[in-house]
Amino acid sequence: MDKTERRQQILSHARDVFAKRGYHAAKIDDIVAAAGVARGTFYLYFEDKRAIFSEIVDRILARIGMSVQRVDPNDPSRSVADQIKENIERIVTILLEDAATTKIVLSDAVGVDPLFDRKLHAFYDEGAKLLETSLRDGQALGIVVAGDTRVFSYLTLGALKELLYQVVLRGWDHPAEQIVNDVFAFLRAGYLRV
Amino acid sequence: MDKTERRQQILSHARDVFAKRGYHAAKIDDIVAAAGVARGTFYLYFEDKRAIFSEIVDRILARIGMSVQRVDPNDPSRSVADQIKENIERIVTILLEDAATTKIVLSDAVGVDPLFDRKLHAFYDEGAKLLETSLRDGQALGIVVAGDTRVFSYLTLGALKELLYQVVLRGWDHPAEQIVNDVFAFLRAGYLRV
DNA sequence: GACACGGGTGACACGGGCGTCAGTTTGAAG
DNA sequence: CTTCAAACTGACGCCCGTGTCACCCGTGTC
Repeated sequence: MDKTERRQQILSHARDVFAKRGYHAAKIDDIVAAAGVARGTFYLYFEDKRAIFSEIVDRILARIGMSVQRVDPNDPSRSVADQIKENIERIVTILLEDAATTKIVLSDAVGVDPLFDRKLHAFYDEGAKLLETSLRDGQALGIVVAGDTRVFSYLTLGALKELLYQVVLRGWDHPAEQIVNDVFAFLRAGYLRV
Repeated sequence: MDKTERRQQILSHARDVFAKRGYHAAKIDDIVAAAGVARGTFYLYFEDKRAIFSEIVDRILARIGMSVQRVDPNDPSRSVADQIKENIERIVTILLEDAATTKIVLSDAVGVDPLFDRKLHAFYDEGAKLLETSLRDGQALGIVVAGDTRVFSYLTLGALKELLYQVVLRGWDHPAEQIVNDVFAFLRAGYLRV
């Protein structure tokens, strides 16, 4: 087995252990046992527990970051609505296809330590900012109602996160396509008619 | 200082320490130092770290649980809209008036240990179920659009949680009243007009 | 002044998890 | 078959935080 392979093997078992036990309860011994290597081998490939955890989180954040496309209102081939839907869809797809990592990001990664929190917040803020800008563009075009775009952005991300949390961590059986449609419909019109 | 007072004193300093450092990074030594008592004294009042943490969380969950009122569509004095708004308002008020505890519930309490997670989830589910039932009643009355009430319920709670998270943990300066209005407006009509 | 007792103290022993490193295995090259 | 480096191993020592317990102190009682 070459170095890259071994590294990957440890990484993926570590991901499973973190997902199962949570960051703090996951011991190095659990990870090496799962991966079927000795304690010392782990330290040949990773600095420490934090480092491997960080790598797992960084990877998925990078994938998500890559996948989000800026909405272009002048694109003749795809409507704004479709572009928004596609963005939601891409995020949902990535997260649902690797449930273990999603569980880690959505629940274990928060509160691990202050430095880590800042990293997560920075990523989150980046996403929120991007969404916010899109929303402001949308307001100029009259497809987003007047109001605080920052609030809109948080409301959207919060709602989406919650659905994903329920699906991935609570075992709620709700298909990806449905999630996308539900969120989109909610953004369009809410549900209250009072 | 009598026993109740001392207990309360340790409790409130513990709350501050947990809020500042997070559950795992908070050491008993930090708590007793903050409270100005000796290590042994702590154990005269609390079983262990888990117990005091649990008490802090239980208290605020109980307060929130008490504050939520079932929506009565036949109440002549208050409209359904007002009743919903009042519920959101009560929750927001409780959480914002004790920011330290809110931070604990919103970020530290998850992933402490499996038993604790189950407790939090149970509370959350209770709230979600209550909201869901109200929404179904609302559908019968024609004030909630047709659709999956469970989804509506999660979307709502997720959106609300996210705003509170931003205010309490990220220091976002957004008044309570504004939060209530924003969430309510969102539930009513979303923001997208595509 | 002696005694009792409830509350408070903090040094200490213990355990659990981490990271290391001296030693072993593997397999490629000569 | 021998040699050597790279990969791997796991027992060990160390540290840190926990919970305990033998002791102390202040107050009320006789």
